[in-house]
Amino acid sequence: MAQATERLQRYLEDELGECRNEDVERRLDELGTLEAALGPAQVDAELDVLAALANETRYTLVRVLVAAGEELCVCELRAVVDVSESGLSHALSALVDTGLVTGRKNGRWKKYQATNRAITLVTVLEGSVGDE
Amino acid sequence: MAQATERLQRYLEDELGECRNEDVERRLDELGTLEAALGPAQVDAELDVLAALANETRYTLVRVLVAAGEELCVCELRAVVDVSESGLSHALSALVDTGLVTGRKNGRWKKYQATNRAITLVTVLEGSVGDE
DNA sequence: GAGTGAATTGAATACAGACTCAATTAACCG
DNA sequence: CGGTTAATTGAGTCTGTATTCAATTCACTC
Repeated sequence: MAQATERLQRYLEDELGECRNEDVERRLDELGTLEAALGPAQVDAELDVLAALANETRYTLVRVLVAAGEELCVCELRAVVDVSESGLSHALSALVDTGLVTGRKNGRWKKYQATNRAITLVTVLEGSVGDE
Repeated sequence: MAQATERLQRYLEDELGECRNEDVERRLDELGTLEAALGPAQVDAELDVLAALANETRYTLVRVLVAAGEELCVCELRAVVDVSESGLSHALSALVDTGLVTGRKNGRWKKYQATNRAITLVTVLEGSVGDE
């Protein structure tokens, strides 16, 4: 880390013309503030959601459920992804854990539905990715 | 897959009261349409973006760059993440590849800046995750 | 209650990717 | 130019995770 702050000092010298130790301190502080703006718990939660979506099987399930706009049975979802019954169940479980879908048992069938969180994220992703 | 369509048939029988082979066919078609609504290339691009964000190092970099609202030098970013110089470079490279940041060389320093795509996604994520 | 089908759980495996080390490129300075 | 510093690239390693198989739970039906 000593190496790193020396480089930062040289950089600030280049930028500001001159640079005292306290200038380096101040810049490190500012950077720390940017990084800590959100609580660590919030960031962890966001990373969990991203990790849940960043998988072809799970993202396909979420997209289909959002597009359907209604709850779908596990046996229907089986038709849209190419994994085993067990793999499908694991995937849905991860999505429930991250609040992207909800599950409801109906007799011996189980139905899943996209949450508002999923709808928002999929909509924004579709809008934001692809247009240069 | 034969197993799976049999189950779907039984499910549709339960739901509709009766169910002929063509009802199963139709439902499979509808599900296929939902899944294929976006082109596969678009979906792949979205998954690439999600994969790029779903990592503590890279997500931290993006969040800091978005919060900063201006370009930051690699030597400054070095202070906010806990990886080697090389790891930082790999991370930034992945973010450039997915259009989340842009890089600009300035003398012997290199500066990175968040793109609109990154701003949108981080903003929505912060707003959508955490509020129950 | 025994049998059947829907779905989940846990353990084991196999694959992807995050990180580091070493070497390299590129820009500046004397 | 030779030396120094900033940053990147590529290869290798090691951890984490996606998937499957086998066993289990739960809910109906006869």
